[in-house]
Amino acid sequence: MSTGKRPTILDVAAAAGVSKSLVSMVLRGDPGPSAASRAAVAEAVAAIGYRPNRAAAILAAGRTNTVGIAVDDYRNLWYVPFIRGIRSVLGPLGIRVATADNYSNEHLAVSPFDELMSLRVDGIIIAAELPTTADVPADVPVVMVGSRAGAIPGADTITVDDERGGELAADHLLAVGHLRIGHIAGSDAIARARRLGFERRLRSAGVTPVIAGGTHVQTTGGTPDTTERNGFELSMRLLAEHPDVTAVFAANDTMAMGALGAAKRLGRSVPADLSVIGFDDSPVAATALMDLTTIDARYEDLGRIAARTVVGRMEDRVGTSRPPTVARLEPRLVERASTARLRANPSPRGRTSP
Amino acid sequence: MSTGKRPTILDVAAAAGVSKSLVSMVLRGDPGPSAASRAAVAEAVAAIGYRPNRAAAILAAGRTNTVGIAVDDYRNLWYVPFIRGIRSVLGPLGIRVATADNYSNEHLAVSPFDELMSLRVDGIIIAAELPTTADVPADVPVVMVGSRAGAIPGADTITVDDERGGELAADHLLAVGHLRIGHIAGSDAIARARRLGFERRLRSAGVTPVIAGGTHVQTTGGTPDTTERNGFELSMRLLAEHPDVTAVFAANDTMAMGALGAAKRLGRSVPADLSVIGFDDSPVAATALMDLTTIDARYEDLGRIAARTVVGRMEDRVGTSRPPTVARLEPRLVERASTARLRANPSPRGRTSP
DNA sequence: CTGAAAGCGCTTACAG
DNA sequence: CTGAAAGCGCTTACAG
Repeated sequence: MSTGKRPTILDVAAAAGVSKSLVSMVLRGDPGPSAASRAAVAEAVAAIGYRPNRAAAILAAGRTNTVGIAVDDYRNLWYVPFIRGIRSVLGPLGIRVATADNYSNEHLAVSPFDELMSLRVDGIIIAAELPTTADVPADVPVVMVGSRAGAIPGADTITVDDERGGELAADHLLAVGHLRIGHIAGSDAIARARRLGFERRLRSAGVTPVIAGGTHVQTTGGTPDTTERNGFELSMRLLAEHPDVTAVFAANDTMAMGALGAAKRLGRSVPADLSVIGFDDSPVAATALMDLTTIDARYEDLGRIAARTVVGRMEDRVGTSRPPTVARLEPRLVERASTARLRANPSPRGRTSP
Repeated sequence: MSTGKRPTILDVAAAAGVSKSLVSMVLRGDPGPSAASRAAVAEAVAAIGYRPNRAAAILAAGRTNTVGIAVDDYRNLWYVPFIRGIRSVLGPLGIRVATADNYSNEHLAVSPFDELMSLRVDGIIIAAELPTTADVPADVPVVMVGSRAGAIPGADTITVDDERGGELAADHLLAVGHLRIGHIAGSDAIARARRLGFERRLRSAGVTPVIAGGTHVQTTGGTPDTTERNGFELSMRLLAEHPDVTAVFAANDTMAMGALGAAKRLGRSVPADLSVIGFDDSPVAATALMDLTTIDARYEDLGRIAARTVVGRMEDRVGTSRPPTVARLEPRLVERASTARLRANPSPRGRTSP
């Protein structure tokens, strides 16, 4: 398969009739070389099919021009807008993005940080639950994202106020007249914060919510319980045990999808027989099928700010360490069709059959 | 931020009181070194916080032990089982996976292949529409996945029989009695193959389907039209213009989600007033909310076979080139609740209001 | 197992 | 702009 040796920068230089140094400058986008030189190099690159060897460039330069993102599980839909936000900042700067998740390297028993540090990224954005704060690298700028528990000493933090989001959800359901309210809970730190704000607000309005889930013992690397499947099962149980519940708040949109499935399964139409509110405003929430009222967790903004912050740190000269910054974004209510004003006389068993 | 120089293999050797060569052997998992040596090295690594420099290792070894996957757009849900299949094979072999998509490097104007080749991957699995077959690297084993148009000379190909899948969808709808049938089409090669099999089978049963969509001029890098949004809009139009249609086949599960949303919006309950069948058996299809009858496109198997094939090629000695292999998997019908037997006298306007 | 050595393909000053 | 040179941190034989 291999056709001998691959062309190197030396071959390009020979083909273009210029020096190796010039080729390197042109390839790195250095403003020095003349237009004629650029053209000659570009032509030679195309002619001999040269592809730069990133490994060599990284080794020689001592940096990668790459920001690493440590995520829990790629499949979480909120990573889509989050990473879009990051890229919108890093892209124009010519900085690459490398992601590492817990999931992808299970077999290698390697943490996302080991992975990222072996890649020699120049900065890290952590958007994951930390099993332990111990192995977070100290010799690279680290930005923490999300209302996670353990603050990393010296790290900048960008969070969304998840408790506040829980309050917004409670306020909305109260505002449209609901009094029998359920919550489909999750066990991770974010889900707990959302629940906390939600319960607090309801209680101060004299309403005691019915809670399902969120009782997982929090073990390192444990299976996440904020899934569609779990949202479905918890909702089925909650609605069976408490058929008088008229509104449900799910810890995230994924669980809300499960709640909508449960409503459908039970013949309760949404929002007529049951209001459902989620959290995240993930891409699925806006679909016609879900049309989900939810709390916008500002993921794209979160990504943008995290990227700007980590770039700022990367540009810092060694020694000029500023104190850690903390930013906290306000979540927002996004009203769609899955919540509605409580009807005067609800028919808990739902649909009146023809 | 940086605490001087990072430890290298030399520091590990010094700390462990062994030679640099021994450290390298231990780190690479060479079976040579004694258990005592291994322990000493492991201890030294932990003590000084050593992290291997992948760039240096790659440069020196001349290979990466990595397989690259070129994908269209990460957000396609079928990549989840597909990559899971690939990892199930590559993981135990200690081979890494690197993905590159069209989307992530738009700003750098770099193709997934350039990206992957600059990373010096040892093999490539292509699971994307090819803008052009021209820039596919020739000096690395390439495996094509999916019923894409242009075969790459010399490349192994693993496909799912998409036309056959279209036939299965048609057979199912005919078997449960539908005669007025719509299709929500896409424009890419896969979607066209599915439509082809579907239409052929219906026509040979004397049924002429109503088609919506699939008319995009196929431009390189054009926006994909197999989206939820497009599935919704095409379905709204189709069902408005042809209210007598009782069953709809969507080119994939994502478009089917849009079709389900349209049915909901129009007050047609599924499957009582409208049957919907998708294609892919992506993770969403199994949710209670969608409960979608679909065609299993065997993505996990596809990933497994593609991985085995590319590994086989990577192990080939230069010169012993075997002829290209072609594998074709059979899709399977997965029956869920979104399709049902046509009722004797359907009420096209759906729900009887209370 | 050790130790000395070459080399992977770049980047980075540096003198001209 | 050129050209010669050092060096990034590993891997890979190779003689002992």
